Amino acid sequence: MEAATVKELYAEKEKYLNKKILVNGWVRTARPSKAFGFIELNDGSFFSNIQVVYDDKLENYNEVSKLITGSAIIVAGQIVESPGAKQPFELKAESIEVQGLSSPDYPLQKKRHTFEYLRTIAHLRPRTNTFSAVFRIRSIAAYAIHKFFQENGFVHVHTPIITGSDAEGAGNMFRVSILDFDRTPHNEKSAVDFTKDFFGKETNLTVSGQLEAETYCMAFSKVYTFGPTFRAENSNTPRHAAEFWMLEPEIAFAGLAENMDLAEAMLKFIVSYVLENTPEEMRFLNSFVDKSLLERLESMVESTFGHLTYTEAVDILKKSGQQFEYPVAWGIDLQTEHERYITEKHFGKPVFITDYPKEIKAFYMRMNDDGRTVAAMDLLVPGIGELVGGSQREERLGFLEKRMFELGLNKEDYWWYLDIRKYGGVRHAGFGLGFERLLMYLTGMTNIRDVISFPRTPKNAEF
RNA sequence: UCCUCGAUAGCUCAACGGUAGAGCAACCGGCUGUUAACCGGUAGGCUGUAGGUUCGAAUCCUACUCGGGGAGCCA
Repeated sequence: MEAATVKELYAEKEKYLNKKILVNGWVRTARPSKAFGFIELNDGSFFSNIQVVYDDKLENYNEVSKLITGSAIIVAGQIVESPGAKQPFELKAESIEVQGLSSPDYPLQKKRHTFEYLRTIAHLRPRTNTFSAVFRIRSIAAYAIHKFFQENGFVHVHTPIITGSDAEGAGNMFRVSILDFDRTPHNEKSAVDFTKDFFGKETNLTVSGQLEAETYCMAFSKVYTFGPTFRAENSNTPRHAAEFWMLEPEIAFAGLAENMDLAEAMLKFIVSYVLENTPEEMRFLNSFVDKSLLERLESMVESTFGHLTYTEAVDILKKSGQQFEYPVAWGIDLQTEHERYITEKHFGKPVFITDYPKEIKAFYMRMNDDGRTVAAMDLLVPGIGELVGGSQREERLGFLEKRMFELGLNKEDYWWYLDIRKYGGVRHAGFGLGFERLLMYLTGMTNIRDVISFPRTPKNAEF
């Protein structure tokens, strides 16, 4: 007998109707009665379940009617039209083989659980509707990212996870070491002697692949890196994790305008691709997680992103008549409340803010002609805040060295980064996108711990 | 890290300082088309941890741990 996935059954109902097939899956719910029963079966291929109908003609009817949620079974039977209103067809079982019994203490029940509870059983939560939807969308969105860049001539660079440069000060880092913590070797200055460590120097988990990606950009013109990133910040918020995935494209012979166009085109592509390829998941999330999700995503694809400079943003905020907790003045970093006002209240759509004061931005951003702002851009989106942060990079060796000196960075530590300015350096730009932030935007989930399979946050590394 | 709220049965929640309860899940039974099925029954607890106040603490106080929300840092 031919096996079919639930996805295939829904995709080609006519082909399978009245045919005999095998379906594997896990019991989502069971509704037994005296001489017959129903099982909602999910095989993971598709968001929806298939309803299995069985009766006491089954050899192992007693065993089947006692099946507990979570059990794994193989059903052989016929696909028939369903008299029930909630499904177009159902599987009339001729035999049900029990592959793996569940247990009475199975933690997932036939009711809604809180996301907080489901986090404590992160190994089981992908079996729930919400997490099934979220993690299939995560997979599809990652694919959409690769598809977009590959089809636009970008080269995917795998930048290192263990890094020897304490790059760009993008937050505290996780040290990578094989030294014995109880007996660390010390040098003559009684500091820890990292020459005795595995790499012969201090190494850490990467906080960004950008600097390495820039070097490949100077060879391939258009590159992107997409992988795990680590920040040892004691951030206890629904938007931060210690381990998260970041996408960082980098384009040569291009400036800030091309950079923003790229970000806008990429985001619209990803959103469209997800809407097109996960309609069942999106419908579910729209009804149970965020009722404005579909409307927001669809209008984002249709919209033209707004553009304004930091200076203009400060003006808008000052003239807004709003009472902000943090008063607005040129030179301050925009606070969450400011960003939300701009993107949600003033524009009501995604908006790029450009040309920030150099003091609040990183050393590698290109100095503007005014000498006080840099060619940076942040993309703010309603509901999430900052989704993308990027800049045109400082390609002029003299400017870059001067800026590093002002910030007390050691030139020798960045010799290879400076080299690419020396040998055919050219204007280039790029941005970073927190993949989980994007997923929160795509799914309506409001906690980053619920869009990454096994979240790593302060005091939490279970699983 | 700061502010704030919370922690009671497997889950979701009740309980005036005076014997700890319900719904769901589990288990047992009933039910011939269910849709988080339905109906009846059984069992299930050192009230997050450690102290304190009190004749008496789930309830009041302190500390800690963990979790939610907000802020900072940031993606």
